[in-house]
Amino acid sequence: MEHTDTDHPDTLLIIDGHSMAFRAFYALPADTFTTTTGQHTNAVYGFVTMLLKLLEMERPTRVAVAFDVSRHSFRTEEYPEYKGTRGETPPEFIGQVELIGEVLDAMGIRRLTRDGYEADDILATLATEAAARGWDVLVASGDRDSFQLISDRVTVLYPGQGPGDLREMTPEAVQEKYGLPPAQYPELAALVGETSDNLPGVPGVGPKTAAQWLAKFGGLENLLARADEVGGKRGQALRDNLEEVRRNRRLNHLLTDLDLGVDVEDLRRGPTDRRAVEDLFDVLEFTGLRRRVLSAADIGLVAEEAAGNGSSDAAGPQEGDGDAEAREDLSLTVVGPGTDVSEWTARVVGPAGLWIDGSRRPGSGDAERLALADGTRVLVAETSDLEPGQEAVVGEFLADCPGLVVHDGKGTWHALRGRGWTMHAPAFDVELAAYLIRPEQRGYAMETLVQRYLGRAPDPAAASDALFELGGPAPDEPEAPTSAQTAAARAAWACVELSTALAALLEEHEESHLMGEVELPLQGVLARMEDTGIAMDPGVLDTLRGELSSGVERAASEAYKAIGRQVNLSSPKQLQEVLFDQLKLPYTKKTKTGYTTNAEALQELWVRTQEPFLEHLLTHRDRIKLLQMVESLQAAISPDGRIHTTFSQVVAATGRLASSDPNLQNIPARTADGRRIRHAFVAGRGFESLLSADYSQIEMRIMAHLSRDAGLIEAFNSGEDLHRTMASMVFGTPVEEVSPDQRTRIKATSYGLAYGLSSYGLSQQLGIPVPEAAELRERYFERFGGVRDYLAGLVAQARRDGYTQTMFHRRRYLPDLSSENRQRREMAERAALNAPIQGSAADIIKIAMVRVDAALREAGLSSRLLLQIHDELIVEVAPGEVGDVTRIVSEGMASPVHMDVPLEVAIGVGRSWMEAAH
DNA sequence: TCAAACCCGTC
DNA sequence: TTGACGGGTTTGAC
Repeated sequence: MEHTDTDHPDTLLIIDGHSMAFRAFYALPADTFTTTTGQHTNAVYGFVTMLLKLLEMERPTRVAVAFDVSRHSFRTEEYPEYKGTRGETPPEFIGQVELIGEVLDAMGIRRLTRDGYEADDILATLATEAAARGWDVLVASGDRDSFQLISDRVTVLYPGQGPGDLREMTPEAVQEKYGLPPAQYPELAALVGETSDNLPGVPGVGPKTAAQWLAKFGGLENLLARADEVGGKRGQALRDNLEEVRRNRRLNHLLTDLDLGVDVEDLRRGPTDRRAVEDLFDVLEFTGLRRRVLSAADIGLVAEEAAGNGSSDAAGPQEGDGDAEAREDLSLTVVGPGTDVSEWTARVVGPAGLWIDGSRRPGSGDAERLALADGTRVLVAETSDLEPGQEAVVGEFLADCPGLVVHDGKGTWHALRGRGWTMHAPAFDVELAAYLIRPEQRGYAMETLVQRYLGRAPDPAAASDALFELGGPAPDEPEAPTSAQTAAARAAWACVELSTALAALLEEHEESHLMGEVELPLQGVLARMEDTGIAMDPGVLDTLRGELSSGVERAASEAYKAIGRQVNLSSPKQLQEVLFDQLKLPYTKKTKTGYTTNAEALQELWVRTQEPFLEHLLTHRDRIKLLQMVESLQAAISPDGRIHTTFSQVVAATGRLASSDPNLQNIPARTADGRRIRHAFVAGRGFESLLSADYSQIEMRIMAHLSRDAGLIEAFNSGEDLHRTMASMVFGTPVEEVSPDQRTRIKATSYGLAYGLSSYGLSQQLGIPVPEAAELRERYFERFGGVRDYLAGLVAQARRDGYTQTMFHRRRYLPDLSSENRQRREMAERAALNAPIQGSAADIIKIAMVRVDAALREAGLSSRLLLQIHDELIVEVAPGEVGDVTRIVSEGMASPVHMDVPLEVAIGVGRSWMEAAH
């Protein structure tokens, strides 16, 4: 009965057990995965989740997991230091590999080991054998040595950043990433070295150089033979390390001919021992996984046992589970002339994925192509081809559908708005969800999310994508979809699939509230803020530009006169020549490429030397920076006379917003000259004034509340100037006798603390010797011990959990807390201090924005939110509404939860932002 | 053309 | 050797 179907070749899944378990261990916090008996289970959980995902997605016909027997192998025989840098096994990891073994046994999955060899060699042997039979092979391994196995038949699944994130390494992927074919990867690795295996490479040679050499000389052998032809420092380094490179190459070669005493044919899964699974998962205290393990019991089983009857050898995706049946119903409709769109929309039940192609810019969006997907069907339309009736139906659907699932809902909103459509508030946004789950990640492009959370390759040719089961348009459709239409359809479809996966993760993280009550509602608020924009007074900008540009010219010519030649004053490199070679000024602090020419250093140099050039240079810097800003603001004014910035809701790891194109969150405020730019931001036509409302010392208030430090709380509640009061408490002088200098020191210490400032940093900041700064810190902590304990606790907790949390459960993962690299580790520690404080402030003002926006609209006012600058809101006030707006803003910005220190909001009103500020 | 380095504006 | 951003210019490699 059992044979290989030519359309669905056998697939072998082989997993490097130890390395994948170890990856899972570091990807998930050990502390949240602990049984009542104290056994840690994070590696088991991560491993089993990954295994299930692979079984469900790939449906392999053969499965095996290979384990190392011990640290000793033929490689340590040759080179005792091999993998010698690996430290002691973390105590939390102990016992978890055994547990994984038991799970595998219960699931009927073969475990393989071979004394004297590594799991990698077992993988290599099996992969080679299976590929020779024409099977597809998936190798899950966290060891890059496995890349040498990659071929058209063999794909390596290599762990990426997050838990459960596996990257499909194909020959193309290796070529793209390293610039050479997989078979040559070990040659590159031999040159570069592998820290985790304790195999040093050639110093100064990274992947780029290595790939270049290999391409130039045609492989490692030739390179080593002709090493004397390689010039430069790196050439010498290569010649000095020829033996090491040869040794690396010997050690990273995987054996493909081990005698494992088992045939790949025999790697069918055995039956799942349900009883054993139940017992084991009781011990592990896993609940959700149990069901998935049991329902995956038939994947990869011997055909005869699979469905309880003998007729299933045509197997493959059609095999009788719910998913496959649903897929047969899938349909793709490309809207053409006369297509009855309402027939399609009327049948939508449940969530509807929505994807738009076209510009997503505020104020100039355009939805060129639109795709809608429900659980079983996808509809695609070129919007410019829609007939009026069709357009009306789509518009009505978008405006009324309560179950929209989107990616970047704000951009989608702008795109639809460009065509005059309105969009119902989305029920879910997969980009926002992915951000909340891992806010420190870089990008959340659709393809990235599909790969990360659905485990599918972004490549349209990937056969595992359900959409390709669609097989094109339904028979009665005249047009086949274009590739752009297919891509849009896939994206809309993926929105729905992703929303289920991500909603579960949010729930697990206790971030569902943040999503549903904060980020999603805020998205709509931000869309309207961007769409509205802020009015500019072009006259003010013109005047400023004139003044500034003559200021720039004057400063430049004075500067040139002082040194007798013209240089590019914006070039740090040329400035260094002038300062240190020509003028022979004392050196400033070192940078990577020389000596710094930043304003602080120049200022200090000027005080010491009175060199006139420095003064002109500083003036020039200052003027040109402002000029630049004025010009970029002028260029950003839309035809409506307003600037429409973009607020990004998914870039800042702490939860803050970011503003760009142009950035309106860094308009000068500190110097009088710079502040003049704020005169140009005004109330627009039909409005009376701008209102600015900002939180006073919100971060210190959060610190007081969270640390429960009695002294700090008392300082706040005294109602006096905070820093003065704190200074009097630290220095033991009456409040009225606190000197300005004492106040400055305490203020700097306070704010420095939330950033992880060292004594050195504090000394620099205040211009005092380090011991004095250290003493200041000491005295501060003596008086505010609760703050010290709280901050220390933050880092300890972050190290334990792997992440920090804000007052509203916003997480930030900090993998670098366990970095071997001191600099990285210390940076992560400082971030751990800062994230809960900065992030809680971000939570609070986001909630305030949602409340203020809702209250303004409910009150039927025309006044509207325009900008957010981290702790400040700008509202455009309609005539006669100042009183109401002031009240609404004050109430909306009041703390959403009780705090031991109340939040204080300062409000100002004026014709321009400058006048509204206080 | 692109990335890295430097510099600097905000909170 | 203080957190979080966006963005300008120069420079050098490609």
